[in-house]
Amino acid sequence: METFEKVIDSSIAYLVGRTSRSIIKRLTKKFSDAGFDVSYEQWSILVHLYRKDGQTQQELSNIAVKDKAAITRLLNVLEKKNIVLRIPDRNDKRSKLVYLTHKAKDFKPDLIAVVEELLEEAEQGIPLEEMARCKTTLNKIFSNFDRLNQ
Amino acid sequence: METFEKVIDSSIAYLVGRTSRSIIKRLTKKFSDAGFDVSYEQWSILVHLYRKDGQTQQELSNIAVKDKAAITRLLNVLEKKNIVLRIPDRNDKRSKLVYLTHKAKDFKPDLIAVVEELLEEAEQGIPLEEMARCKTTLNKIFSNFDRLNQ
DNA sequence: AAAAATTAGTTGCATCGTCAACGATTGTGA
DNA sequence: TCACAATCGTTGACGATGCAACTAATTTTT
Repeated sequence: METFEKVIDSSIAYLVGRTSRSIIKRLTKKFSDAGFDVSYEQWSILVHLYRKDGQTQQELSNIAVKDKAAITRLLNVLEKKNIVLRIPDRNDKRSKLVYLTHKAKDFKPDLIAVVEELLEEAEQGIPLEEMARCKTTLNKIFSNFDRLNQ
Repeated sequence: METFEKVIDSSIAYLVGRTSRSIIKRLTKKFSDAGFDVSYEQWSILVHLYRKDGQTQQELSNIAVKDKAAITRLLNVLEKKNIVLRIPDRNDKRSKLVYLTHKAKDFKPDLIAVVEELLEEAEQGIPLEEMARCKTTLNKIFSNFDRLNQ
């Protein structure tokens, strides 16, 4: 194989990167079309709160695999939009617990519906088993780098 | 499967996203450790120029799947670092042709070596055929969204 | 040929990402 | 207990992103 094919077109880094960007672009548009003023990144925090409300910023940082500074700024935006609240933790004054507002809880099913639609779009023409295999491999790749990134 | 597993942990969007970020983080560190003042994003332009020198910004925008404004700014940085040159196209005064400097050509093999190293790290513990399958699936997913993103 | 549409690149704006430094708080070992 | 280390969240600095509006140049229509 020619060098450039190896390091570009058929490189896993390139393929993962452009697929990721295409997903983000699509979800951004779908949220916007559905009338939600929520970005992909904001959703990536929201969804963890939908699953478990009242987490610390540190927990959100770990689970979303993002820098805690990025979390701070995302939450600033979400708080301004009246989607989350930050409540100081009584047991540990360093921490803040992040809670969803009523507004956020109200549109939860609608947001999830949009994401489920997106996931169906992703799977067009791809057998379930093939997709499952791909996810398994992606997890392995992530683990490889996650270990090295420590 | 429970809703949140479906839309988070095991969602292709989530897996692709975090894998992409882990790759970027790792490559950033490897370039830096190897003494190169080149970011992942700058590399993503450079590599296309290594393959074919003298492309227009529009061509780079298409091939790198990035907004042309992003290309303008990446090139500003690369030009300041004396890594590329922009030459107005004689045949079409709207266009500029982007060329590599000698400096850029000099460290080409070293940059490529770092990326090849990264790709090997990615593949640890993953059979070649499994990786090939994953790439095929990623290409299908990208195509699905690329079509929808038109 | 003149008007209208398209294309290439730049810029302003808002958002997002990491890293490093910082203050406040909490945990720990001598 | 008390000094030192670790943790939580914020901020500043710096790069990068997408969208929309804009200028200049080229192509297409009429």
